[in-house]
Amino acid sequence: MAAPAPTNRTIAHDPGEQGVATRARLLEVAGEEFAKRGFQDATVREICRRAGVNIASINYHFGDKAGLYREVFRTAVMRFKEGGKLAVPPQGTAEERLKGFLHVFMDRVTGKNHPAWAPTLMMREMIEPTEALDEVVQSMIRPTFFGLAGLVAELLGRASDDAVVLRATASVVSQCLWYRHSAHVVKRLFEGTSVQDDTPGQRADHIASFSIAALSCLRQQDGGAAC
Amino acid sequence: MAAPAPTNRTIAHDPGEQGVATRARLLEVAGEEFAKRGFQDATVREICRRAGVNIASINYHFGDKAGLYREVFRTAVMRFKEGGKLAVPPQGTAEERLKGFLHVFMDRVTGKNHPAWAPTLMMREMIEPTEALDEVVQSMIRPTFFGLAGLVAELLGRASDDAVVLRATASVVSQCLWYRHSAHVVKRLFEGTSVQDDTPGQRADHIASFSIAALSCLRQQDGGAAC
DNA sequence: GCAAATTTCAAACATTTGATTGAAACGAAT
DNA sequence: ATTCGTTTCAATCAAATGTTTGAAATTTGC
Repeated sequence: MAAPAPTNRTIAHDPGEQGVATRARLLEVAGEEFAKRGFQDATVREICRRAGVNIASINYHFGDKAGLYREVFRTAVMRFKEGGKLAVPPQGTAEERLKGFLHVFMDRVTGKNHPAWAPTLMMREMIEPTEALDEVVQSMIRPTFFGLAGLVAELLGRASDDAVVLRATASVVSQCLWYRHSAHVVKRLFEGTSVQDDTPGQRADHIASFSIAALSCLRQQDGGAAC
Repeated sequence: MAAPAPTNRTIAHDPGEQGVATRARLLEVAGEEFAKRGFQDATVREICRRAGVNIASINYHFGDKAGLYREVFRTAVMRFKEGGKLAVPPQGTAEERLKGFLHVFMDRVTGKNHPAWAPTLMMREMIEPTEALDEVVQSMIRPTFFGLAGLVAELLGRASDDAVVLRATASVVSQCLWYRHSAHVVKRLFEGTSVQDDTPGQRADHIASFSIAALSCLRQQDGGAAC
């Protein structure tokens, strides 16, 4: 994905009302095309055809193709954020809060509060990171991860920067993310099995059980007890 | 990634000795380029330049660009398989066998027994699946997953097609795969933390502890005991 | 209604890309 | 040394691609 490289094109116009509508259509279609095909394979002609606008509109509104991509990405990140901060619930036992978090996280991972194409775009970014990934990690992933690490620390009775806490936090989030990243594999793997039609909620429930069991057991082992 | 679509080009030549060397160079370089840039963005000119061969060689040896891609993919899958079947060790307690499996799996996931570019190519395939993904799931992923499910079933005292077993197996493998799929995120996220320089072995050890704790605890809960 | 700003348009452009082609070079077998 | 098969070569081609440009159309503000 050679596109999101910096360009010398920095001028894009502030839109009037007509411009706003055109921009919105372009962003939505481009999001789909970039996600589906990747930056290089997605063409400005197809994007414009589908959006019903003239091909020069991309340069007029976004500077160039790369500018369009960057705006698409920014839009996706903003949408993620509009869902609100992905924080650990403030009320309840530690176990309840973990379960609550996992339900919200799983919903978020699965598709709530962002355009359908946004996760795929994120996955592409993870294969070929640009500076945009740094921004995403800093403003979204890190706060979420370390917020959860606080709760894991509580459950383990350790400091939240402890290596065991961080690894255990990774163990928790990875279970959720696998269903997103490996969705095509999961579909094929589970076809015809008893978990083929699992809902995000069912998965969240299981992950909560598995993780809470692990954490409480590890905590007891720390106290010298066999679990 | 529009490339791996079927083409009408089926003729490629069986190689003599010179051809074997040329093919090998092309496959290696193409693997890197396709992984790094994706099919569309990788160009036959750059691949040939780097391999030190004439541009017509691709059509001569592989039929066309798509044919080269398919052969690259086949090569990667073969290399994975040459590492031997990813099976649960036959000896030891169930816990020891799970730990042993996780170490081998983690090594495999992290980079042993295949070209450095192969996992990235797999990840691209997971974003835009082709028929090649079906083959990979069938011949590699499924046997590994359900082999592990047998061990998880043993640890849980349930049938190996039970929903809880399958979900728990997913919980185990996902912890390992996260480090591969989210490698760029993990690097950024853990920078400066106590787990920044974790080895695959350390991660496998933790995942084993976490998972064994979870499984034994879940088993006790099944028996009516609090864990 | 008018002038200025904004937006869109169609044609054109330069470059890139995968594929093709006839010939040359090379290797293998007799 | 010769013939045949294999492999590589350089030039060429057709199509696709992102970008540009001057003008026309539309919108906006007074």
